[in-house]
Amino acid sequence: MARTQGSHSDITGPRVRDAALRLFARHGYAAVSMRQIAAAVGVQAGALYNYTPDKQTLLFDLMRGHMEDLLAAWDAAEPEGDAMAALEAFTRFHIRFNTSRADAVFVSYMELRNLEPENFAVIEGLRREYETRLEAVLRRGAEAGAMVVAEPRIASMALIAMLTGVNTWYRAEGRLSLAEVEAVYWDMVRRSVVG
Amino acid sequence: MARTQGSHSDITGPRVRDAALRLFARHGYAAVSMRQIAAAVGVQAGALYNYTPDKQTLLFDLMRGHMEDLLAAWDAAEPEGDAMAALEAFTRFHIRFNTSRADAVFVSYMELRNLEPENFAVIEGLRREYETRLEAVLRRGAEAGAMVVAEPRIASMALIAMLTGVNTWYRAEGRLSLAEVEAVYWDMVRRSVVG
DNA sequence: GGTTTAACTGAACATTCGTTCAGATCAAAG
DNA sequence: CTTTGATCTGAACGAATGTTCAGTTAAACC
Repeated sequence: MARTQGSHSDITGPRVRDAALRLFARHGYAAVSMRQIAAAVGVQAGALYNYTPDKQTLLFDLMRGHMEDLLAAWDAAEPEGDAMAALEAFTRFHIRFNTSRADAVFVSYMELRNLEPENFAVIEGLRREYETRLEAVLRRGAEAGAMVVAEPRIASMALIAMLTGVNTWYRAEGRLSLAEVEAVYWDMVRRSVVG
Repeated sequence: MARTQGSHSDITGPRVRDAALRLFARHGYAAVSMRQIAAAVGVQAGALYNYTPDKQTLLFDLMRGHMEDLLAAWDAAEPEGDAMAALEAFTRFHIRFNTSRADAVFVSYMELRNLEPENFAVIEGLRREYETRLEAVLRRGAEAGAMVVAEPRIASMALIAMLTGVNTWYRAEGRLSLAEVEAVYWDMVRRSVVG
């Protein structure tokens, strides 16, 4: 048998997270066993516990990591300038970021109900933070008279839901390029907030 | 012990489906056991098999029933007249129908990956039919010059995603009435398709 | 080259799973 | 009152679950 033991912590750790994310996205947290994850990595189930205290924490860490990445990426990408430019940037950023991490987006939305209450509260808080980022843009646009937004909070949730929907049908090899998809959605987003 | 046996088929049947739908929505198909469903109904697990051949079919029947109800309800509700009126009707119908059946909507979207391939194909087909109904309205509006819709198929998916998002935050006891929610969303939908 | 130790194996633990089925029960039919 | 048949119980089946841990392996260190 090939060498299967030794020091691989820095290699195996990411592979555990990658395999768990892929399997959770495909089959759902509850339907995936620790043995399946281990098999995908190429180790026995017991070895996973060198990398996570338990299955729940593995899920939670994946979701928190994704949400924190999302917030950090937007904070780094948000442009200076007027609200309309920020809204376009948000639209394109959200589509690009989410399609590039489809599994993490899927898991972070679908597995909320499998989080223990305190873990759920953390992820929910991060999600609300993200919504608040967009809400701030809409409020700024409304105050400047560049946008018409009767309910900024609801509008932010509505737009995010619309944009996240891209993930349900977009395929890299499909008819439209990502840039074209961005353009189609930006068209709809822009129109939905102008008088 | 109270009477627990006898002829209750027409009573127990719906109760099994109701309990299963509620539990599937709350905890997920894979995380809910037949014993939990049975306990919610007040019978032993074995009794469930008088009402479904297996757990998978129970899930599938719930999802198919919901999707068929959805299509039938829209076909009954779609107004004659111009495309813009049809779009407003669709917007209000979708919000009203979906918020009134939140559990079924949730399950029909979240549990797709737990369907066996042939069952998945059926539900996916019904979903596409529903999208096609809206797409037809958008095409009609574009042809009549009343709407600007560059990609009717994508626009229909985008609008449905936006409208279905209401379910994630709407509560009957919340600040806005359903009629007010409808108005907010119709405002955004209308603007998103006019030049 | 011998020692240390992180990484992993393989077996075991108590639970729980979906499903089956012989037998008990009771409303309805004769 | 007796019979019938749908409905449900309660126990059982093998398989799978998350997690633990004593022991094995091999890379890294002195």
